[in-house]
Amino acid sequence: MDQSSPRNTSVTVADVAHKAGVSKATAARALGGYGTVSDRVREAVTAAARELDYRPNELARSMTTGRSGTIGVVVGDIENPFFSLAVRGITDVARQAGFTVILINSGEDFVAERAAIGTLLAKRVDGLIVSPAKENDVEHLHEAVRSGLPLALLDRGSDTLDVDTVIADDRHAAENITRRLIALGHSRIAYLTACDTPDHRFRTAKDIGTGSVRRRIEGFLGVCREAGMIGTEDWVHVGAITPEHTQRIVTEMLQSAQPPTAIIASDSIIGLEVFKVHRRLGLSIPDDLSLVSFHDADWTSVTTPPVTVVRQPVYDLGATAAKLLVERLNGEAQTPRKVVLKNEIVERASTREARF
Amino acid sequence: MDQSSPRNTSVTVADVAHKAGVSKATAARALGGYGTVSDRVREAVTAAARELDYRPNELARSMTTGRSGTIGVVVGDIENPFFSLAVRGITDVARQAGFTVILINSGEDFVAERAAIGTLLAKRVDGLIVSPAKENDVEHLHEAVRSGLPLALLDRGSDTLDVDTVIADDRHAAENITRRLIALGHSRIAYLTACDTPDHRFRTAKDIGTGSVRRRIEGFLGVCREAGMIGTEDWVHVGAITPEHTQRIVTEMLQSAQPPTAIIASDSIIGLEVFKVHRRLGLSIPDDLSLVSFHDADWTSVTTPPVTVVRQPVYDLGATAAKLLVERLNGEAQTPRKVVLKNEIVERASTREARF
DNA sequence: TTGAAAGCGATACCAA
DNA sequence: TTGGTATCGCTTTCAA
Repeated sequence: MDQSSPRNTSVTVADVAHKAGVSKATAARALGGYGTVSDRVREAVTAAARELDYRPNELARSMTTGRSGTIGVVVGDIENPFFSLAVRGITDVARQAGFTVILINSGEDFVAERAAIGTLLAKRVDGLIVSPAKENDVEHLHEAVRSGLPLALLDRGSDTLDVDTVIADDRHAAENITRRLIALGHSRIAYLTACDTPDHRFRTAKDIGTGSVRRRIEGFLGVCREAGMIGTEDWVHVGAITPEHTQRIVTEMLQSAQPPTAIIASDSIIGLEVFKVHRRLGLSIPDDLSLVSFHDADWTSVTTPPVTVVRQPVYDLGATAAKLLVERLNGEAQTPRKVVLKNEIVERASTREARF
Repeated sequence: MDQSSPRNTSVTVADVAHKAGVSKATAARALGGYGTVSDRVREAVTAAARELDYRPNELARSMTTGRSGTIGVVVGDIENPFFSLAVRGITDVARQAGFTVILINSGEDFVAERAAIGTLLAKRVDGLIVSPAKENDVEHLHEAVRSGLPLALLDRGSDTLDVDTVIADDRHAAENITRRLIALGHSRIAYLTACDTPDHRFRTAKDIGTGSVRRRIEGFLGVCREAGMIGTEDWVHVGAITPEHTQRIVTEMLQSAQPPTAIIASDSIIGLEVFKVHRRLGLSIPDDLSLVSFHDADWTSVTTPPVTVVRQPVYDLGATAAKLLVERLNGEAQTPRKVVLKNEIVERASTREARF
C-alpha cells in the first residue's frame, strides 16, 4: 500500500504540467485560478494534480507574491489563561480569513520580544499582533512599522506607536473597583502585579512598562488620592512573576504589622495564589481580607467564597485585534484605529466591609 | 527621524554585496558563516549589512536549503489548560533548538485537523507534532510520514503509526483511581468525557477515537469488571464538549433515580463544571458525591473541598515530544521511540466512602 | 488561450 | 579565497 503511493515530496507545477501535456505557466494558471485557461485544459491539469497529489509550495509562492499568508503573534505567556483565550480569539479570526498564525512567547521579556519580532520579520509574516512587554521599549516595533509591516497592538497600547490598538478600559475598571472597596471602608488596599521594576520596588506608575497594568495602577492611585488616602504607593507590590514570588510577597504582606484589608490581584494567576496563601495562613475571605482579581478565570466562581473579578473581554480583545489587522492586510485600512472594549465588574462574595 | 532610516524592505544580499564591493556569493558566505572568507572581507560585509539593516529572507533561504526552521503543532484546543501547558513545553524546547512553532487548533475536529496538516505541509514545516483527534482516522498523518516529514504524536498514540510518541500512562491512572473508589465502597461510578460518538451514547471503548481517553475508559471498565460490577458501560458518558453540554449531562445524571456516587472527569474543564453543578444542586462533595478529575489544574487545590486529581506531566509531555522531534530533525534519530510518562494521583478531599 | 522566459532571494557548486 | 552561475518552485509579464 504505502509504496504504491507516490512520495509527493516535491511534486511541482512542472511535474503536473508535464503530465497534463501543457506548459508550466498554463498549469500554474489552472491551479492557481488566475489568468485565463480553457475548461478542457483546466480539467486535465486538475486531474493530473490530483493524481500526483500535488501540493503547492507555499514558500515558493510567498517568495514571488510577497505575501506569506501568515500572521505573527507575540504574547507574554501562552500558559496564562488570559493570553491563551486571547490567542484563541486571534486564531479563530485569522483562520477564517485564510491566515495562519505563528505564535511566539516573549515571557514578558523585552529582549526575547525583540528577538521574536526579528524571527517573524525574517519569516516575512504579512502582519504582526503584539502585546508589548514594555510600552516604552518599542523601538523594534517602530522598526517593523517603518519597514511597512502592518501591526496591531493587543491589550497594551503605546503613545508613540500610531497603529491599530485594542485594549480594555482597565483604568476605568480599576477606578471602579477601588471606589467600591473604599466605600466598603477599606483604607489599606494592596495592588499586586507581576510587572517588575529594576529594584523590585514601586515608586510611581511611570515605572510600570506594561501599559494595561500601568493604567490600572494609575486608576487605583488616583481614586485613593481623591479619597484623601496618602502613601498609597507603598501598597503597590510588583514582581509577582511566579507563584513562588507571589506567595512570598503575599505572606509577608499579610503577616506585617499593617496588613492590607483588601487585595487587588492584577491577573488570575496572582489571584489564585493570594487565595492559596490566605488559606494557608488560616485567614478568612472576606472576613479578614477582601479579594478582587482581574480576569474572570473559570475557577473564580467555584471557590468558597467565589471571587469578585474584573471580567475582561479577553476573547474579543484577541478577535478584534485580528480583525483590525486582517482588514488592513486586505487593504480596507483607514487610519489606525484605537478600540477600547468594556470591562465588567462581577461582584461576588470575596469583598465585604472592612473589619475594624 | 523615521525617514532617515532606510526602509529595509528587501535589502538583499546583492545590496550588501554591492555596498561591500564584493560578489553576491562572497557576501552570502560571509553572512551565512559558511564556506571560507577572508577576515577583511567578512568585516566589510558585516559592516555593510549592519548599515543597511540587512535581514536575511528566511523564505528564500528555506527554499534553497529545504529547511524552514519551523515546527508545525496541531492540538485540540489551545484554550484548554492541558494544551496550553503542553504547548508551552513544546515552544520552550523548540525555541531552544532554534525552531519556530506554527500552532493550529483542530477543535478536536478530524476534518479541521486534516486541513491543518495540509496547511503545514504547504508551509514546508520541518516537522510535525500532532495530538490526533481520532486515532483511527490518521490517513492524513500517514501521508505526511510517507512524504518523509518527521512526526511526533502528543498524548495520543496510534498503533498503525510507527512514529515518535509521548503519552502518559492514563490506563494505569484510571485503573488506580477506579480501584480506590471501589475500595471506598462506590459502585455507581460515572466517567465523563468530551469525546463524542455519532449518537452521543457510549457502548464500547472502541467507539472512542481519542487514544488517551480510550485507554482511560478501558482501564476504568476493566477494573469495574474485575470487581464484579456489570453494566458499567452505561456509566460512561460522552459528548461533554462544552460547559453547557457538561452541565446538562451532569445535572441529568445527578437527578436520576440512580445517581452516581462518584464521578471521574476526563479533564479539568469538565471537572470544573461537575463542581459547579453539584453546588447548584445543593449537593455536597464528598458527602453526596466523590469527584476525581484528570489534569491537576491550578484551581483544583483551592476549592472547598480540594479536588482529587490525576496529575499528568503535561509540560513534560509537550517538552518531550518536541525533544524527540528535534533530535530526529538533527539526524540523531534512531527507530521511533515510544515514551510513556508517569501520572501521579493526588488524593485530596473530594473523595470519600460512598454513602448508603 | 497558451508558452517562453524573467524574476523573487537565498544557497551551492565549480572554476578561477 | 573569490566570483559566476545554476537552482529551488512558483508567479507574472510579454509574445505568439
